[in-house]
Amino acid sequence: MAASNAPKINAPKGVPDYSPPRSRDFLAVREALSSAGSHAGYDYMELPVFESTELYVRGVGESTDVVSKEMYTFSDRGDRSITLRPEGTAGVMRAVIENRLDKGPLPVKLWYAGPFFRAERPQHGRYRQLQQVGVEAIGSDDPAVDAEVISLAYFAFKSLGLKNFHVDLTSLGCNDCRPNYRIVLQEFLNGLDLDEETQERARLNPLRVLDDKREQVQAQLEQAPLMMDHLCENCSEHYARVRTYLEAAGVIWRENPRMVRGLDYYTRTTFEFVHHGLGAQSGIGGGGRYDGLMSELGGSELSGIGYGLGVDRTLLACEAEGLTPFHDSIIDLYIIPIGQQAQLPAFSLMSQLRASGLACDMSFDARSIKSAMKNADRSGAPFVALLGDDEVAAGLVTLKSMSTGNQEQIALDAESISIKVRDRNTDVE
RNA sequence: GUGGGUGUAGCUCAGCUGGUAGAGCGCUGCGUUGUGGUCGCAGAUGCCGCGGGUUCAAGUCCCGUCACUCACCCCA
Repeated sequence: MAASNAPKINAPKGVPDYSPPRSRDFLAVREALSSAGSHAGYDYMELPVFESTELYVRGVGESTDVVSKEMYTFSDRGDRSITLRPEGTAGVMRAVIENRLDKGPLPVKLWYAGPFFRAERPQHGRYRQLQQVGVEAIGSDDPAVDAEVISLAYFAFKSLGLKNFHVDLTSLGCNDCRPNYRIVLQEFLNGLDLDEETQERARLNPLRVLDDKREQVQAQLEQAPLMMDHLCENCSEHYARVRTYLEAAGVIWRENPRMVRGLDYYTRTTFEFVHHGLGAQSGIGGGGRYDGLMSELGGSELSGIGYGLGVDRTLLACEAEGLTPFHDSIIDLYIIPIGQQAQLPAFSLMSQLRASGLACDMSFDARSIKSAMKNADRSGAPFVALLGDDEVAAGLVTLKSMSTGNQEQIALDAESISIKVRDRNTDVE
């Protein structure tokens, strides 16, 4: 395996490749997460991966870290400022407004999936291109919708077999009660001994100081006022009903009044799914209500709630719990031609079988039967079809079960092979 | 952006106080003249991340650099 002397090109910093066989697990995880929404009346939304920079500045908030220092922003040929999407909700809102979905039946329930981009320093579970699956339910204040969204994510994770995670839940209040609380909190924070950077954060987004992981900071926050205790009556009532519905759905959550989300648009119900086996980047999904976002972006005065689930991190979580691999073989039948005469009939058989919907592969390069069998074994195919000159002459194939080792000769006919192979439980004799 | 760690075969790694490279797994082939998984045998593959310095001699020491990685920040 002599390497050429041409210089190698590496992937840009912080972008993951998923190569086989792990790529199969990635696919399985993404499928499990997306089916949550698609099986619950959420319709698919296909969205661009880049948008006007303005969308995120206005929608997500200029003071957020995501917008202020983590966006991939560039000018296109027409000198427009374009940004690779760092999150999904703002883009969905833009599309809903642009496609007038907000004028149709409510709530609008959508799901989406794909890559997102943040120019952060990479580490375990934190990538510059990350894959996310999300849902958004727009145009309803019903606390049952909050509970629906949370339980969709909850049971999607459960469906993968995940156990070592929990749901943090809180309410961030609304435009009526949060401003007051914010002032109370800022007054409290001003009295603390904080470094300059943290003081700045206290000024811009005081809620986020509550989430500081450093001990010298946390120690000072024990007596900090909490949003929970300052919710207005509407928010308090709403939050109580969300919890009642969650209980009805069988979701187990943990109240975390200090939980904070990094995006400015969140109001009222917010939640985060935290896995315990991932190290520092432990959030595998999160979301919440965003009651002012739509109008902020020039649309109707509609409230909404949604989540984003991290496919990359969920895969890591599954691996941490020893749940992978999820996949079976990607093929049902492996065909081995023996000798020159059999090459063409084998290829022809494979083409017919594929056309009939059977997943199959064959041995190429006229390998020895021994090495072809080895490859067949590694492919994981439950059956192997051996096609030698004798068989071709007699119009037969030898069909072998790889699990039992038994084999029999059957007619060299796509239909009968297909029937035999599709029922993986039948053995050959 | 700030700190720590690591860079030796495809992968995981060993190489002590400096003397021009090793293991396991994997891979290829053979043991079967038409048959895999087990077992046995044989074999291939390394600019020891890159550049410079010290030295008779550097994978091993020093400096720089790049990459990866973990953590802070932030978040999926």
